[in-house]
Amino acid sequence: MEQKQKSEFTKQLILNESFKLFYKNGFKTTSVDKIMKTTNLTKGAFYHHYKSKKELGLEVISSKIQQRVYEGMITPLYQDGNALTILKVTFSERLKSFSTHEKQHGCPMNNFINEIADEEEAYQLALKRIVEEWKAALIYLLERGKKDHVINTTISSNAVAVYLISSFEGIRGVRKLYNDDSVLDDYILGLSLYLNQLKP
Amino acid sequence: MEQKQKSEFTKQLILNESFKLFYKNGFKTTSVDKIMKTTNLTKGAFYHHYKSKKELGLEVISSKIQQRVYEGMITPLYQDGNALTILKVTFSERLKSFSTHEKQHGCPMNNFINEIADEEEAYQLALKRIVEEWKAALIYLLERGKKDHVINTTISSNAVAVYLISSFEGIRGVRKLYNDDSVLDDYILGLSLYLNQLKP
DNA sequence: CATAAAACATACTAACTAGTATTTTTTATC
DNA sequence: GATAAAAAATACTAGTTAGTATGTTTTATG
Repeated sequence: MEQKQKSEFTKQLILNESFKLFYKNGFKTTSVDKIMKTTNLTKGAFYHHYKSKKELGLEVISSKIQQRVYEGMITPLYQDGNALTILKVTFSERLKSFSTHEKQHGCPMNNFINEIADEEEAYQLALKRIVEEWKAALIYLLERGKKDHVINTTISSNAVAVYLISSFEGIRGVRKLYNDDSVLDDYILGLSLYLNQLKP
Repeated sequence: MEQKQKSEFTKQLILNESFKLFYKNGFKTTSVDKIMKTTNLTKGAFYHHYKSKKELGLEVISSKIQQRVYEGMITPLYQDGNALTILKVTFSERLKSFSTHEKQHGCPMNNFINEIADEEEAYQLALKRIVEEWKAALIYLLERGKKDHVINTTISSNAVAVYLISSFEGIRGVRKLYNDDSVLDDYILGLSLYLNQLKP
């Protein structure tokens, strides 16, 4: 294989496998050895491509995790249509679409936030960047909804955005405690009640 | 000191110090050695009182963490008065009362949930027990509010309880990403908007 | 095809991990 | 004060950790 391609392939391989392991077993308790075992490569390869485990962690956040949140929760907010409907559908459909694995292990971003955001400023900033973009997308949609007269103009888009993000990340954690989806159904009901309040 | 008292004192000392360390640095990355260093005791003492680190973890959850949630979020719900006011005050005052340390490190229960609930069923159950009691208290208060004609009888108490818990646990995580309280103020605004929806 | 550099492998370090086995110290009871 | 039991200390194991130093193999370029 060509050198540049080979290098890129290996970096991506490490990134993908480490994301999976971080998600399943946590960041701090997933060792570089374990990661490299799943890639069928060795430690030498790892430290050739990444200068430290911390650097890998930051790259997992800024690429893999950001991608996930974008695709699942941000991009859908920029589509055309009734703002309120988009909100309802995006949040509830996302929850319903999760696999058993994803229900069991919660939100990768939320896991990172709760495990290491308070340990290193670099992690904090990388994660904050994603949340801020999510928040911005929500505020954009809410403001558009106000212009389109489907959302009450007196409500604070900022406050609603923060509340929506909080509840979504929260339920991903709470779901870990249960072995069935009833708690997700309860959440969706509670959410739709909230969204109805936003009407003019 | 009397033997029984001494034993109890040591157990509590280990419990208290380990709770602090788990809260600050996480469960999995806090070693028994580190805990015993802060107690000025040795490993021999630890394994005399606890059969494993897992047993300690479970006891931290079922005593220290449960206590915290009870005092801060459950007991206040059983007081007399307007149900809606009690909800508003309990949730927002609790958030405002947190120290810098508590804002930085989030909710101890939520940290445990996101770090280890998906690893061992025993942890899952211990944590679920607390959440269920919190949920039950919320449902009790909401139902009382309905009887007192301050809460809309058509809403699902169950759904509202789940949504409130989710958003509260969520914001404790999100706050970790910020270095100021504006995101908490946003949350409180978003929450009050939600609670207003509950009126008849 | 020689040379250099990039990609990866091997072998190591020093510190840390949960847990155990054994001994010493403290307290209770006769 | 002798004896037993509980409380705690000491010393250890076997495994794991992030990271390094130094090799070998693969690819690119003259």
